[in-house]
Amino acid sequence: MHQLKGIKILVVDDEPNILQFLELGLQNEGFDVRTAQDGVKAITLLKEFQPHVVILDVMMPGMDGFEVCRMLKRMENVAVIMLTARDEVDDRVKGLMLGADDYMLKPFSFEELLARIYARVRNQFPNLFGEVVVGPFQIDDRRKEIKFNERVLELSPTEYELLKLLVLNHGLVLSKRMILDKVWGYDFGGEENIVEVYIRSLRDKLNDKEHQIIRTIRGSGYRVELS
Amino acid sequence: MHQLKGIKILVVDDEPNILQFLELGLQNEGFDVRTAQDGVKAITLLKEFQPHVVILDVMMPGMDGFEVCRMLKRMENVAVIMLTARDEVDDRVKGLMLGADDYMLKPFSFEELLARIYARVRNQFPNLFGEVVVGPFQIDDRRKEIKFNERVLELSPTEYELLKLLVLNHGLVLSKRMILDKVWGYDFGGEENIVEVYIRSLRDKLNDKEHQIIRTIRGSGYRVELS
DNA sequence: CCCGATATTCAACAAATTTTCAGTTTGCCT
DNA sequence: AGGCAAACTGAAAATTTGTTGAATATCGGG
Repeated sequence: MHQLKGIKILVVDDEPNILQFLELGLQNEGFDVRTAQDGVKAITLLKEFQPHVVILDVMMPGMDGFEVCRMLKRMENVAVIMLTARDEVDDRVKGLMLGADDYMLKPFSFEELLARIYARVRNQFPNLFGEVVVGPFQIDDRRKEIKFNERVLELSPTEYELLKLLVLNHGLVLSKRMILDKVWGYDFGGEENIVEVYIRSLRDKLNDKEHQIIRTIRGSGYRVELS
Repeated sequence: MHQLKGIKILVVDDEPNILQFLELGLQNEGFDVRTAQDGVKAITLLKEFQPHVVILDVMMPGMDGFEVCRMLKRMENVAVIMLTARDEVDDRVKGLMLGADDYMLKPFSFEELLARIYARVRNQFPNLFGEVVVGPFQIDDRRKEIKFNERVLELSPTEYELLKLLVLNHGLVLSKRMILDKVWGYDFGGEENIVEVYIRSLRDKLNDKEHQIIRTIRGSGYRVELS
């Protein structure tokens, strides 16, 4: 009878015990949880599952936590919380922890972990707690809906992601390259033209014939302008 | 006093003394109590008896409490309260306890146990104290029944769980993956297609030809819309 | 052990979305 | 003004995703 929160958490640890314990606890708390036993699996799941938070053990065989953390942060916008045993903390480990958004020493209380997760999510994904209002736009990520002037826009998944990106970064010029990386993923093989195509369809749906809302900055990219 | 009719408790402990003591005490309190001496028996009874709360000793010969807890949580929606002797509490045990919904150190007072049971039941089965009404839906978990516009729907067990999940989380988009985890269990081996198949049968039974009640959010999942 | 109900799989189909492409327009520079 | 690269556009092609009907498997009660 758990109330879901729409927050996705990926737990990465090589110890099955801890993995399972965290999975059950967090699931019970209403999170959407997925687990991975090693770094490679974690990277795969990251793309597929798109978690908001990754909980990562520093000490793992093969690729260590630091390596994984570096890749995670490069690939997606995600909060990383690192775990390590208290007696493993030497200078090297301290260094590794710095790439993460937060870290905890084992053993820790479950409540503390929850507190940190919420802190991170609030910080990094404010739109997961109700809708974000930006000028005439209202973004509700839990409903996967964007309203423009009170009307719900009918958007395809890609259109949704693109408009969200543009609106949340209104005022900034976003290059086609950056848009491609953020919306299509850094490993997308196609041409930048696809961004233009999608921008057009967004303009259509926003009735933005004069390109007043989504402006073209020739040679640089696009920028949304709030009225 | 409390309306305890219908609250079923399973007590699992290898010590006959404690078992009997708890059985009598809880029965006297008005609960429907069943007991098991070991993990295997507990698992069997779980399916047959379908308790709301399981009280579980951590230290048991054979399958330990953690193992049992894991299986219980995987199989049914049930609150687990773990018991352990105060001097058995080392870090390992602490970890294990966290998979449970609550835990208590022995010796404990009977009143304390009762308090925790009530807390858990209220938390996890709010509809044991009257049905939950969400828009045109009425969910009665005791009867495993859902009414839609005053009419009882004829649902199979899986349909019931799925509709309950969707309705209780109306407004949120639930991904097929998450639905699979919550309704079929995280270890379900099959394809996501089965979710689609069940969604269809729910839409049939709700007469939701236009998919207005259970909406498809292409690429993301499903969402129920209350009218 | 058989029966009916339920659960699961499968493949064909439908529909929406994504991607590509080529021709056109636009803005900018000299 | 002319050249040129960048941006825009419409539409076809390719791909992905969801829907559906039906076949098959599995479960639980009698």
